[in-house]
Amino acid sequence: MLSERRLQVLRAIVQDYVGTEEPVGSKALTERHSLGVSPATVRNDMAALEDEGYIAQPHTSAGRIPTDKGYRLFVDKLAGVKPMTGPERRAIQNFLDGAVDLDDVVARTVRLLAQLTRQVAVVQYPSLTRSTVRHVELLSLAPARLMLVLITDTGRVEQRMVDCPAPFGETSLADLRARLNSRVAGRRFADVPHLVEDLPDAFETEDRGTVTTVLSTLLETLVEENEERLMIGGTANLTRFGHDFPLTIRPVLEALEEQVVLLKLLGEAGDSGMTVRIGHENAYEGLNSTSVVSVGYGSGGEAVAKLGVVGPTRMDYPGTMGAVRAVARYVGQILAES
Amino acid sequence: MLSERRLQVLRAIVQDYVGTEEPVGSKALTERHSLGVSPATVRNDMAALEDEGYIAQPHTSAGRIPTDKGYRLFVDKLAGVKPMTGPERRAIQNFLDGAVDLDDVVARTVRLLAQLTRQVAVVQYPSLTRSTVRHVELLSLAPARLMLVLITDTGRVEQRMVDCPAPFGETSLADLRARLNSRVAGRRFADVPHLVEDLPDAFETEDRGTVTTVLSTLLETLVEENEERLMIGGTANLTRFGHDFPLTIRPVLEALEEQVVLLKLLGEAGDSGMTVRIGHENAYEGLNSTSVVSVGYGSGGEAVAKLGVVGPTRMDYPGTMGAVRAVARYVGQILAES
DNA sequence: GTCTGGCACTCTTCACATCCGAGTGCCAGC
DNA sequence: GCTGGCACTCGGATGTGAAGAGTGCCAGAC
Repeated sequence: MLSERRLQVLRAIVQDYVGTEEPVGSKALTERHSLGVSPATVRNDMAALEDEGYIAQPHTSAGRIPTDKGYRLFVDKLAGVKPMTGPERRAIQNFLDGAVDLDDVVARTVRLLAQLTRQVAVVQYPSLTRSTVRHVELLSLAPARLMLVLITDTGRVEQRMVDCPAPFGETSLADLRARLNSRVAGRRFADVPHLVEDLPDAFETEDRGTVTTVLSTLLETLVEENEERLMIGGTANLTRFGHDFPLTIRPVLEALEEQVVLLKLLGEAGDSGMTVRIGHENAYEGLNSTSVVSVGYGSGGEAVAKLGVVGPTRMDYPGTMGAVRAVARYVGQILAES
Repeated sequence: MLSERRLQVLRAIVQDYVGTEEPVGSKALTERHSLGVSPATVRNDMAALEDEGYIAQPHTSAGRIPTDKGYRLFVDKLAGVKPMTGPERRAIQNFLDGAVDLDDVVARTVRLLAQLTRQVAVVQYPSLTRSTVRHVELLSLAPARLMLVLITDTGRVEQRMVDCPAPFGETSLADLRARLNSRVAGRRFADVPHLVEDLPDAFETEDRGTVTTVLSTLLETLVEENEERLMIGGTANLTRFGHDFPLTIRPVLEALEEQVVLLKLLGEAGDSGMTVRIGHENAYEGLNSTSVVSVGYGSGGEAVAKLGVVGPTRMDYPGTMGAVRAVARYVGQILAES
């Protein structure tokens, strides 16, 4: 176990390195932080921290920089979440309050997060499966072509085309629409499958094919893979990444373009509370030099989706975590109001 | 007026520079292109081209690189559009044929363009105002809350919430829906405003407020600024930009995040045919070291939106133009089929 | 008039040598 | 267990020189 002072030294190293972006030496440390000991002592502590793998030297005659393990300890034990100031909180609220629909809420959230943290922001749309159904609508576009529209309590709207095996009359359509809504409106999407499974039985043989097709389209829409959407922003902040540019930034941009990767990334994060994944803790290789801070948000007590930021491992964790948490909280409020 | 040979020299310079990314000298030129004259002669020609502003020297003892003006001449007079090969064309078609809905078409198009050109691709969703109405739907979500859904012939779907000034009965709703559709279905969105202006007169006084609200929401949806959406992809290709990285790439990323900027950019491009904007020809300052190749696409003869790529001024213009044109053509076909 | 070979000149790039200083590790002493 | 002192290491900055690419210009050939 590391002594209290050594932890303080580690904390100081992380803070200084995050600030200056340069390896920090023993002398600079004692000057900038009142540790009450001399540089020589700090050197001993640093040697110990290095042995334990918390810090490393880029080359022999340089200062130390934290390793992923060092950041991990810092986040877990040495630093809290830095709360937003009053004015910041009001600014967040004002900005989000101006949103007119769900797309706008998500778009504004992305911008806001990117600005607050000066990093790349990722915001997932509220999950369908975790939302409740507000309304299901069926429109007839052509004799054998329908459009299915799903509306959730979080304001999300999905539409799908349905090609029917046989023409479907207006009365049958109205019937199906009414039956569908009476069964699923107000229910959770996750429960929809077994709520509708016997629905075809209520229809004439000639319509059953169409009803089945509609239902299977409805269920397809709920399949995880398809239904997850997200928005990213603040990619220009990647330019603040570091010195060895192209090599670092390229895989990150590639990862950000692969929605699948991002969704997996957010998905892996814990369901409740804030998750911080540092450097190599990220399964995806391209993100090995980045950290991901994510948290769930939702209209009620439960999370309906996640949001977060992607930045260099050398980031201001307390500040970033504070911003992410605050934004998630306000987005949840906005969704609950709408 | 420049002599034929000088134009050939310019063409050779552009081609070599695009290939090698390095200033090209007189000797290398004569070796790689059979111009039939000696390096000394080429030097004279180069001096003339430089006087006219078509090429420039980064520093005294280096080769020449084309200026924006040089690229302009190259594109206008010296090079054609390089057509896609048969296999390429088939690949494009196959890839786009797999799309299941409009979002998917646009997403696939972006990926495809980015891959083919190895640059950043930008694809605009089909414009509402230039499409025709397939269907207008009204859903009642709450006694005084409606949802308005617009469906276009290009497969685009837009929805808006409408808060009514007074409760609106189901019969009135059905009435409004029927009247709306009989008036606007199959018509161009641009004509919608005057097709519906007298609609409130057909309703009872108590419903008129709601009808008016619905109509104004409908018209708002058609306002240019709001209705334009676009998708971008291939930002990872920015890393192939050049050497002086952060400085060049940052403003480009910023521009790409500002949809307004991009829409303006595409909007400024000519309505018919392919447009190439080179370097400083782009009004937006951040894109002064990039070229934008764009073209309209549409399901019929007329363009419903635009797509294009953003890349370094030092790009393979014939190849890029060929890819952009081919993709636009096939997207048009896909839209026409659906 | 136009093209060509030759030549002196310029300027970047690279390798190599040098110097400086930050930072370290270790040790003896308190 | 902390401290000051000291020798050591190594990277970064700076300078020098040689190499090479490319130019501009000129005198002469066609």
